[in-house]
Amino acid sequence: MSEISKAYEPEAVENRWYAEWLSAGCFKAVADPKRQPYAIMIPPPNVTGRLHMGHVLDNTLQDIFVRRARQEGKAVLWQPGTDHAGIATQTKVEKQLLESTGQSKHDLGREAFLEKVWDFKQASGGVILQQLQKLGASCDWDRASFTLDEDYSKAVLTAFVRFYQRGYIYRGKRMVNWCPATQTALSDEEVTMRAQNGILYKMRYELVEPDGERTHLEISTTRPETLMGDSAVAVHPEDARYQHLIGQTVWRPFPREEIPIIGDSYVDREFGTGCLKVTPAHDKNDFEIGQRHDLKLIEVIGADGYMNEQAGEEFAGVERFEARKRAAKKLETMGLLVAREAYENNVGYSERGHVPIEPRLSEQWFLKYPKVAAAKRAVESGAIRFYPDRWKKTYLHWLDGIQDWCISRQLWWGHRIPVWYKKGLARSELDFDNPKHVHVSIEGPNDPENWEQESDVLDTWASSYLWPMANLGWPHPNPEQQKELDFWYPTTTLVTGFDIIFFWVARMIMASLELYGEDQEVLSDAEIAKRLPFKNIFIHGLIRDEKGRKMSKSLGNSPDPLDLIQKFGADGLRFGICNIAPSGSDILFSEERIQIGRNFCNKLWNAVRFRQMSGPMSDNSDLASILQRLDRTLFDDPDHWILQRLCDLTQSLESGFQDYEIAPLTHRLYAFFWSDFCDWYVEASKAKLQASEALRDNCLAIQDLVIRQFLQLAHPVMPHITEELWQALGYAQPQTYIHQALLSPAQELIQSLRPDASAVERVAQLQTLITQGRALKAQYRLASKRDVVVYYTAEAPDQVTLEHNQALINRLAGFKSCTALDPKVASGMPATVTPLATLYLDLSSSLDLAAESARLTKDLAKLEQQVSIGEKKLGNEKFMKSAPEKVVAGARKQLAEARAKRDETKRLIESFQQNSASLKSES
RNA sequence: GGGGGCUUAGCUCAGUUGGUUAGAGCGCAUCCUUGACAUGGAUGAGGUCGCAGAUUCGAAUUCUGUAGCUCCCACCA
Repeated sequence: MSEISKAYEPEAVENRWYAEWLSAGCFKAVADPKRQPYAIMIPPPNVTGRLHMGHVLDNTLQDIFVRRARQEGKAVLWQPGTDHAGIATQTKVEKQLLESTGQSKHDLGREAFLEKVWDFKQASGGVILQQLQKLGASCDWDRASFTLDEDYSKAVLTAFVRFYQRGYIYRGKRMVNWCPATQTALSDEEVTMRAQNGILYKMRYELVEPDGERTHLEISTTRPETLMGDSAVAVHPEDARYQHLIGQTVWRPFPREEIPIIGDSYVDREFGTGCLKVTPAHDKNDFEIGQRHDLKLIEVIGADGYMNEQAGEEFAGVERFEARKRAAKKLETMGLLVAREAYENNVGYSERGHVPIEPRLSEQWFLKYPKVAAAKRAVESGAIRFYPDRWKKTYLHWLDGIQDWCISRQLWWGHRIPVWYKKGLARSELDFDNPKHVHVSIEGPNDPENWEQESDVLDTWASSYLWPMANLGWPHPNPEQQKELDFWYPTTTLVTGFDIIFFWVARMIMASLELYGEDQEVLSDAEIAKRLPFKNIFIHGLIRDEKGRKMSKSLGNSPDPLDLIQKFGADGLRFGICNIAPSGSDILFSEERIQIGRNFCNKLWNAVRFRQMSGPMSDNSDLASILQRLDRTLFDDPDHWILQRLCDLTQSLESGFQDYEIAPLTHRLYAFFWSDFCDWYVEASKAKLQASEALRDNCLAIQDLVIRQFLQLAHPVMPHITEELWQALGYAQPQTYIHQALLSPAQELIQSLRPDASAVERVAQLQTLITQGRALKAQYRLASKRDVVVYYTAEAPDQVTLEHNQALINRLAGFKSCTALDPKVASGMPATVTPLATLYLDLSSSLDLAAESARLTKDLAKLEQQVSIGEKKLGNEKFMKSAPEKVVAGARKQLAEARAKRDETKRLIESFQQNSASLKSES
């Protein structure tokens, strides 16, 4: 703050301090057993990704938590890192390769292609971590880890092998979600259902043996292109209409073949005609029916989404949606198509490939989830807590119905599954229980030349589910890592969006419970508590645009956070995004809504600038020296009041952090600093600053104290500007930074400041009086005049208060003078009734008495209503009996005030009417 | 079909265990460039808290019913 600029310019300040923090090693995590541990593992962003608004929110929140923890003297670890993001990264590189050289990955071969991916990772990887630094994230960057790092990979393979050995992982031929675009299997979680406007085709399958009048069965389908794979028609076994046909056959139109009519209770009699075509190779439910009835599996769609030879010559090589049209057309020409009806149904889409998935039978690796019961128990018992609490239901509900997880991906970029097959044996001949056939280990077989490794890699989530423990050295920690594991594990808090509770959060919990520690079937609560990956889960909402739409590149509604940092400063952006983040629901983003952050920084900057201009700086080097500069005997009412407010703020932030109630955080900081401190206290100070030196110094000491505490409280949200001002005002000890100064707890602060409650009460009354005084002026277009003459009438004790605060009132309300006046003389002046006094505005010029009287009459009606409500309440015996004393006292006070105001207003109206009458008679 | 969540000022949202006259920011209107800040100051307009019942001395807050919106899970061709 060497040059005093009028507006805060964040860029230089932020870059300078961030660089200095880094070089001073401020974010280094040190496991210090004398301190309380605090650890957060960053949800690893995609290594080749770019920062988006979701990251900004997620990481700002984490940074707030860890910075606050440092101020509380805890030993903090914020572990950064990135995720290899299998499908996303691989497809990106494939696309680039195709565009630049026209080659596919198969042209290059596995090894050469992977080299390309590593090159890409090297080139673009880590950019996102640099972007996080721009945001001010205080991670221990030296620890940055990557899910494909050597050690991390070892952990991933160890997990696989242990799960395999314990019987949780198996290989099986199953119906899986197949993405024809990326040509890999996906887990159920990677498939999103989307409503589609499709067509329901009604068609007929001719009976081979006509049944009296009946010559055919009518069947509805949305997918006529699969009919070539039909191997039966199913009806409900108890359906009287068709029961007797079970066992007979119908003609599949093409390729023309007799297929059986079977009875299966899966069929819904109510739906359509109650007949279902069964395509076991291309539908999950049909597959199960096929299993039950030993039906033929006829695959007609290939892995690439194109029809194969089985579909018949006419269709082979045709893309699946084109084939749909052609199949319908063909049915039509054959006279078998009864109708096309518009139909809305849900279709599963590949999250990554953005195309409809194809249910497809294939050999895959599956994980039977371990420790499901313990994972539920952990959350039910409160060993792990969700904030907000309601997400625990979502979590528990998901665990109730989970099915085995398909963990293999037909990709190259990822952890290759550590399974080797003996060469020379056909896959179908393999006996997985025979170690001579199948080898499973981390290191691989001793005679690799005789083995062939599984070509699939693991789902990315089947590596990131070890994130907290693997980053700290699991499974084979060295002594240093062991110390850290003992200290920081389980980690304190996980901060993430609700969209990955299933993908990541739940899987981390289950994996940790199974793997962290010895193999154990059933876990005690104590054992659960030791194994958990984290104790608290803070769930925040997703960022959407101002219309509530998801942010996406194609919509162009996803702003670049770096542009926003440029515009508003990192601190401004952080403050702004927190300020609009409600607790746990979606966040509607717009630039307009985060301007508040930049404005607030500017306000803070200028308030401090004003402090520097107001008088000499004194010893600010620690709280004790500022306290020494205070002279309680010189305290006036606003002094007590602002100190009380400061204690209140400190207290409310304490409980906010305690309960993870961080949504109100920015509101509290903002209201305190802007309204209480700047609008009232600093304005009130201005008179004192020009009074005696003693008064001035005392006032400056209070300002220094308030600003100091405020900077500390605001620091987690706005780290850079608070550091800048902290140093500028001399709060820092040499070579130290703001986060190293311990935060004074509210209790301590209250004890050393002892704000006077009656003074606090008086200030509240004065504020009302001043506000009403200003309003009175505004009514007569005198708002900005500062030389208005005002009189007051008040009860004796209130009069004392008014006299004491004369200068304050005049300055804040813009009065030239405000003096006591005989009520009789005052009559005829416009007035306003406040709890402390009635104010009269001296208008030397003419005045619209009728208008004034009308205004007061409106007030009177309101007051009458208040009085009657109060009287009714206090006259109610039951209320007097059952309401707490505090509430009754409050009601009494309120009624008394309302009565007084009412009577005063009545009196004023009468005097106006008299005056107006006398004026009329004069004229 | 199952389970969440939401409905309060023009907009986005607060409103802690029921208890003084329901708040904030933005927007809007009027006034003000006074020696921290126009990224500012002052004042004001604007709400029967989705609807209907119930409990209570007292309900935005609790309960029941109901309407609308929204998200997640499952999914019938």
